[in-house]
Amino acid sequence: MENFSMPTATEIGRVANLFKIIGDSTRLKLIFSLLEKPKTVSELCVATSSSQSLVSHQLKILKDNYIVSSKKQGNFVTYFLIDEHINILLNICRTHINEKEN
Amino acid sequence: MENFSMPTATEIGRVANLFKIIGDSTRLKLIFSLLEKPKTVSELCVATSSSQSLVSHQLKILKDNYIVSSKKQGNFVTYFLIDEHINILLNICRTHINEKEN
DNA sequence: TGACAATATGAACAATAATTCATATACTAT
DNA sequence: ATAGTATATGAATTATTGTTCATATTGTCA
Repeated sequence: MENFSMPTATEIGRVANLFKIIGDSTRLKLIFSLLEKPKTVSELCVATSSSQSLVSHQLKILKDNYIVSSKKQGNFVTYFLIDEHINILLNICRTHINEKEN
Repeated sequence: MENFSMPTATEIGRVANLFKIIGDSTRLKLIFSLLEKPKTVSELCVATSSSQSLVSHQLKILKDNYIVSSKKQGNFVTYFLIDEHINILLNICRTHINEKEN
């Protein structure tokens, strides 16, 4: 493998952490749902069939990790994905899965 | 977002699972180490500063999930990465991290 | 065959993370 | 101000996962 460099321990930790964040069904459902369009918390509850508390907790994790951001409008808080990287990651992952599993 | 389609529940589960596998420092160390070149279990123990048992356990998980494969030669078992997807995933992830954190 | 080296594995334990429950906060409208 | 709605959050609980320890397995070589 050309251009190989072993990442530092802290970088490995960060990469692991990011994947850990995405590696959970509840959070992935939220991400996929937001891929369609920005949504409020209550819309996300419906879209992912999860309780309001669970959704809020997990959105906080996604937000703390710079995957989503939010905008408050009156009583409602609309969440949206921050950038395209996540989408690219997901597509590659889906490709991988479709090649390797049945 | 154009061309959006919500994945099925089982596909979400699979994607989540794959990310979960990569989302662990011990396993990531193994993966990064194997990115350089194929290695035996004992070489991986040294490279990742982990115990033999731990390395074997985690290699099994990576193998069960089609991320690595192995080839036995006498007493030694050499592990290697199966494909390039993982590498691409890691690079995108590192980009993401370098943009969002300090 | 017996002793040794490399790897694998089951079971116990420790650590971490997900989910729920109860309640708090922030905002709207009457 | 009061009532009602949307969201957030702390603490408790449950579930999952990582790590260690002891031991089994497989192969080598004298």
